[in-house]
Amino acid sequence: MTCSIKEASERFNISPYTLRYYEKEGLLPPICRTDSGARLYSEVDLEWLHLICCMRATGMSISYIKNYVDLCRLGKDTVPERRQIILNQKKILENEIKKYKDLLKVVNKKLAHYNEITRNENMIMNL
Amino acid sequence: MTCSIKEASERFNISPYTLRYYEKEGLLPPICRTDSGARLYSEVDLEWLHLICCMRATGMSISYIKNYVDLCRLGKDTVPERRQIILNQKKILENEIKKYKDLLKVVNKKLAHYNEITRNENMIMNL
DNA sequence: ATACTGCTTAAAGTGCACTCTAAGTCAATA
DNA sequence: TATTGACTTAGAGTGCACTTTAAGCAGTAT
Repeated sequence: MTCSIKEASERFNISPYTLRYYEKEGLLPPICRTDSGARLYSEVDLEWLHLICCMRATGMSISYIKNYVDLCRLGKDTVPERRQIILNQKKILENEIKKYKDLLKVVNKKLAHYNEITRNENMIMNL
Repeated sequence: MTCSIKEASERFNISPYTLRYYEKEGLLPPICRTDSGARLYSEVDLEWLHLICCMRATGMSISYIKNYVDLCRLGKDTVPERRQIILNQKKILENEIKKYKDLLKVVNKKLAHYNEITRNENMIMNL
């Protein structure tokens, strides 16, 4: 039910350095230790970590995630504010998808151009 | 048909600092100057700049774009390699879109959770 | 006993992409 | 003629998110 820093790092494909960094920055709660001081990640810790990874993947900054995590720790009074943050992040994600779709169009156009050049070259070579 | 650094910067929403930086890094060709040494961007320069902005927006690094731009300058022999770069970038974009769509699902789930909490709270308040 | 492995810490270092500073030139306006 | 504003340069500085280092401790293998 608990795992070492190495196991946690492998599960989420994050370096142990980064895991310690996230904890130091307050994105993760202080992790429990073995008698000899090594970190032991609980299931709950890993769920937090998963959430944090998702948030990072959406492009949220460390300090922005910290803010959200702090609100979570303050209890249910902060639900509306947290909901707003997630709502905002949803909008950001939707915009990113739109942006990337537009860029995909540019890329496809470029590609069509290269394909045409290549095709013409072949035509010449086939003469 | 030509424009100042300020106009170019406004057209692409990039700071003049960044424009000079791109030129110094070789993403843009050496830009022509007025008699007094101020840059004058031609239409062709602006087209390059547009391409570079698109590439940056897809997350390409400066050095990767530099590589592509260098290939372009080498002439048509590099078309296959350039085509491959664009093809690769297309794949990256498609993956990004997929990733963001998955993250959108996570966000929507979180949002549904918050909506439920809020709804329940209202029910209690309406008792 | 000793060496090895894997963890710990605080603090320094890295890489990227800008972003700004300082000192200077030039053209236009009061 | 003096000043203002926009430009120029080389080089230094910034902010972010790690990433590594150095020194040290605990547990295991030889």
